[in-house]
This record gives sequence, C-alpha cells and structure tokens, in this order.
Amino acid sequence: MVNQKKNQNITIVDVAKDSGVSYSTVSRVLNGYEFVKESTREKVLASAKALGYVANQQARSLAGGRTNIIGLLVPTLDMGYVATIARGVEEALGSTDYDIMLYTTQRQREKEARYAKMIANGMSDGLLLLAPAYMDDYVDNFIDNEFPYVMVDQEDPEYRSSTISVTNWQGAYQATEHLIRLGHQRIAHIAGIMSMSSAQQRLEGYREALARYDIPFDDNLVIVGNYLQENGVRATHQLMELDNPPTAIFAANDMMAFGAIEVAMSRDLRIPEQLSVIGFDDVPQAMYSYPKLTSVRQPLTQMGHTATRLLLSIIDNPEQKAQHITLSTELIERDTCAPPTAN
Amino acid sequence: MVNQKKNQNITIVDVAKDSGVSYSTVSRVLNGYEFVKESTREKVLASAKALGYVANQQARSLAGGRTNIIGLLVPTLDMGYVATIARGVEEALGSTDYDIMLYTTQRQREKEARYAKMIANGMSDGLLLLAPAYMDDYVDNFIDNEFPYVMVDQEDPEYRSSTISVTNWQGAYQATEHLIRLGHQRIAHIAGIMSMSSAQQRLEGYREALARYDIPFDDNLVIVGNYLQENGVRATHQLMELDNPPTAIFAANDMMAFGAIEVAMSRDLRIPEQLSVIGFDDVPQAMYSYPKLTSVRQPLTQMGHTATRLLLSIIDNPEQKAQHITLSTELIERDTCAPPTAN
DNA sequence: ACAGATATTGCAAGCGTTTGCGTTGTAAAT
DNA sequence: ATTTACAACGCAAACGCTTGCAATATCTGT
Repeated sequence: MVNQKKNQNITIVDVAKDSGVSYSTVSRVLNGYEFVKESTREKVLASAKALGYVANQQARSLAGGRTNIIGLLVPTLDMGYVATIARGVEEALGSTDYDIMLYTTQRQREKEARYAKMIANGMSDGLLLLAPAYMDDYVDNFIDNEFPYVMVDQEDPEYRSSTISVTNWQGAYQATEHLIRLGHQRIAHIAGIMSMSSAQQRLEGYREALARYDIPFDDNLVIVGNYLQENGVRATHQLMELDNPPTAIFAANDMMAFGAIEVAMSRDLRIPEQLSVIGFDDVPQAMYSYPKLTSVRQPLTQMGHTATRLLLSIIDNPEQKAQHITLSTELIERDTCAPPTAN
Repeated sequence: MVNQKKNQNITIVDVAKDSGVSYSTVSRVLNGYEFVKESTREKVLASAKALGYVANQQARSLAGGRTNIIGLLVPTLDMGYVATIARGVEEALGSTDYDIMLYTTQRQREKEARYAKMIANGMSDGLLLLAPAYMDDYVDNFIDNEFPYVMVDQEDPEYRSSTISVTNWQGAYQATEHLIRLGHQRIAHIAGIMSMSSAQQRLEGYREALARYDIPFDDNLVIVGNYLQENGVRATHQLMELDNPPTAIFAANDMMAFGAIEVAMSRDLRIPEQLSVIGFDDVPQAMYSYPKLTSVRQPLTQMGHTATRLLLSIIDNPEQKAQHITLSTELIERDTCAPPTAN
C-alpha cells in the first residue's frame, strides 16, 4: 500500500446514506426518473448538493447510461478553422446539457484511429469528426456498433456516413476563375492533404477552371501541402524558384496562403502587384492580416451548428439513414489579388 | 428492449478466450506487467491486435488503473494563446504515452468547476489548468484527494498549488515604460479579467510605470476587459470618446490589442502615428497582422513544456510540495508604436 | 525422483453507476 | 374490510477492467 489513493470522493452511496434512501433511488433522482416522490427528490438533491457530489462519468458510462458528452476530434488547434467550427458546435450545444470533449489527432493516422475508437467506446454519446483523414480505419466499427457520428469537411465515398461539407469544387473553380479574369495565366495551386475529399475537389475545381479558359495545366504549378503555414512557405519558395514562376497562387487553405504571403514579403515581392494570393476557409485572421487575404469563405460557424444538430438528431434516432449536407462557399475579395504586372 | 445496444465491442474477455488464457493475464499483458511468459505475451498481443481490441478507458479508470490521459482545461479556443500553449503540451507529451483530453470552460464559472471536478474524478491522471479564473471552487477538492494538477498563468495566493507563471508585472511595466519613453502621456490600459492574478499584476505594472515617471493615473484610461477581441473593440471606442483620448493603448492581451487596431482603422486613425498599441502574449498572429503588433511576449510553448514536465513529475510523486515557476516575458517591438504626434 | 523456490497464471472482489425485477406502501375500488 | 392497481422504492446483477492473493507450473539442487 505504498500509494494508498485517498480517493475520498463522494459517491452515490454517500448521498444515499445521507438522505436515508437506497442508492438506486439516488441514481433515479439524479437521472430525472419520473416515479420518485417529490419530497424524496428534494431530500436527495439537497444531500447531493451539501456533500458536493460529482457524478463519476466512468462508472456512469460503464453501467450503460449516457455520458452527455459529445466528442470532437480535430486535426490541430493551430488553425482558426478549428476554433471557429468548434465555437459553432459550442453554440449549438449551448441549450442542451451536452459537454464537449476535444481530442487532437495532430494529423497522425494512429492517433486518429485510436482516439476515434476510444471516444466511441463509451467516452461519449456521439462524435464529430473534423476533417478526418483516415476514416477507413474506424468507420466500419462505428457503423457496426451503430455509434452516432458526423463528419465535417470530409465525404464518405460510400455515403454510409452523415457528412457536412461545402462546395469545394465550386469554391476552387471560382477562386481560380477570379484570378484568370484578372489576367493571370500562371496560376499555382498549393493543394491540401490529398486523402481528403475536400482537397481533391479543390484541386479539381482549379483544374477545370483552367481547362475552361484554355489555360494549359502545368504539373510544376501544383504542390501538395499539408495545410500548415510552414508548408505554404516551403511550397511557395519552391514555386518561386521555377524558371517561369506563377503570378498568382491559390492555396487550399488560409494558413498556407499566409505562408505564401510570408514568403512574398521575405522576397520583396509586393502583394498583390507582383503576386496574387487566394486562400480557402476565410478564417477570422484573414480579415486582420496584412494585406487582407482574399479567400473562399466556408461558413465555419454554420458548419459547426449544422453538424451538431445533425449529430443530436442521430443520437436521438440512431437508425435514421445517413444525411449529406452541403453548404455554400463564397469568394470574399480583399487585398491580395490584382492583375498581373507585365514584365 | 426497443433500443438494444448492439455494443459488440471487443473486451478483454474476448481476447482472453481467443488466446486461451485468463482475462487477468490479458490485463497484465496489456499493462506491461513484468512476470508474464514471453510466449504468452506474444499470443495475447497477437489476439488483441487481430480482434481489434480497444481498451475501455472507463472501466480501466474505474478499476483503479491509470488512464494515461492528462486533462487540459482552457478558457476558449479562439485565442492563439491557447493553441500555442497546447502545442507546447503536446510536444512535451510526445515521447510519453499520455494523451490529452481538452475541455473548454468558455469562461463560465459553473463549467470551470464542473469540468475540473469531473476530469479530476477519474477521467485523467492529472490536469493542466490554463488561466483558470475560479480555482477556489475546486482546488480544495484536488488537494484533499491529492490529485495532480498544475495551473498555468494563474497564481495561488496560498501557494498550495503548483503554478507556471510569467513576469506579468515586469512585462506590463516595460510595455508602459516603452510608451512613456516614446513620449506618451495619455496611456490607456485595457485590463484583463481581474479575478486572475495575471491581470492584476499587469495592471499593477502599468500603474507603477506611470508612477515612476510621474504621470498621473487616470481612472478613465483603465477599462476592464475580458480578453476577447470584441471587448477590445468596445473598450477602445469608449476610450476614443473621451474628451482627452489616449495616444497609446496597452492591452492586457493581444486579442484586445487587435480589437484596438480594428477600431483605430475604422476611425481612420493611423497606427502608430495617431495611436500606439501594445499587446500582451505575442501570439503567432501578432507577427502577421497589419500593422505588426508590438507585444509583450510570453514564452507560450515553453510554458506548455514546463507545465507538462512539472505535472508529470507530480503524477510520479504526488507528495512533493507545490512548485512555483516563473518564466520571463520580453518586449517584442514591431510596428504599432511610435512617438505621439503633436496636435 | 522429490522438496523447495520461483515464475506464471487464475480467481474473485471491487471500482461507481444504471436498471430490470421484485417488494412495499397507499389510495381507490369493491 | 378486502382487493386491486400502481406509485415508490430496494436488491442485485452487470458494465470492463485492475489487482491482491491463492493456485499451479516450472525449474533448482540433491
């Protein structure tokens, strides 16, 4: 007994003792069970409060009750993207009595799968997956167990999962078209993680806009990134080293666009005169950065709202079939785009 | 049995059956217990893998084992501040086998207390509290139960808690002094949440710098904020409406400083010529915003590292007495400060 | 081959809940 | 006064795991 855990936490049994009823009754009171005498209910509640009782989530969940927790699995915290969607989720959950438990995968496949399974395995009543990259590793599991989940910003090729996505293709097409109309011919794309449907669609939109305007597709102008700013930096350097560097860059997210801007500045390229940049997401900082970033807006908060509502409805009715909701993107023009300068 | 939970999850018993040993042995293998025959270990591990076994954290924790989870309780996700410290924590935890579970208080007292107790009550092996505002609600509880925790950016007046803080007073003093030396006389302070020691110390530093340079303290120039950008906006508007508005603003965090800048721009006040601004934190965006924000840097990542290491050492040795580590701030001069223009 | 160590393993209790089922209490119905 | 019905409550099992202790296997030396 070296380390005798002095776990003196108040349990349901203590409350029962204190209020002179059985612990089952306490449990029922705590769970709002209907058939409890009003006076008993009050007595129990009073005791619980007086003793400072805090439910043990573990035990509750083990015993088969609800956890009243919904899990939120996100890639990283660094991007305003995540924070904004998370806020949407929080808002949507505001009136309910669900709490959010958040895990970060850091884009590691092993973590994504492990956390997903862990959270689904008793830790929560439902799970929101933000831009998951390796869903194959656990989706079957969810479906077999009829575990409620919703994926945001990722599509399930087999349509078995409920998803919230945005018009990635159109957004990318529009962004590219915008640059083309400004007169750009050498337009680069810093793509996202290609295992994600959103990244694929953005790349596709970019290609098709090019095709539509008869601009030849150049392999050298597409660099695959990983959504991190430093990656945008690397990619942009690489682009600028080209014999025939681009006059405009369309990045698959804002962080990489910021990276592009950073590089432009360090190379004394004026934006937008010497290099146009468009991002994707329209994170809050896009508006405050310098220069203000032109970006394809995703309705992030709304995505959080919608995803949450959908998840709640699935929790209430797990048998319903998967829904696929697509929200619209919108090109927000700010200060990082201009016609190319002839030189 | 309307909603028969088809919880077909693999348990330790399934693994035991599959590998032909008792479930206790499986448990021991999974926990790396020493005295297990090598061949048995392999057999069990193989079965576990084959069956796709995922430990049920709930049960594990209930039964008194470790959770290998450390909790992270943060005010909100909106601020780069949190993300950066969290990254520090993740980095420091990288080599260990701990996972992070994150909860957001949204600065609500009730949530802070409830989550803190919940996380401490079996959900994790230790807790990191980021800028907690109402620690009195649960610290006694932690201490009674000898639950390992570390507070970041908050001090315990009674020194019973282990804490990581920064030189708030000095940082604020320096920032204010910097403005004074530039020639400012009307220096406003947008303060933080006054229940937090850091906010108090920053205000104190500001006052003392003023006093040191014989600048009279003006009540109207101090507005208490809540660390949110919109709050900085409101405060700045209020300051600018003054008969004798300030020529410089020192905000208790960067988000509020960004708010100040936003207002200045909307009012066509040029920064830094017509208004100087200094923030506190030096979040990553400070460098990319326009104009680039002068700010008092907190070594955020390092704070995350240090806090984590300290927490881990407390988990290993819960009896050790509370430690109080203070890290240094540093004034990072960028583009939002200049001498006041005479007018 | 056998006692005595020592390495491995199994048994069963217990962690704090929820919940099906059975028991008690009480008021309405006969 | 006796039933009957149902509200109110208690008992005990179960959730999946850890762990002290007891049982069994394996290996020594003789």
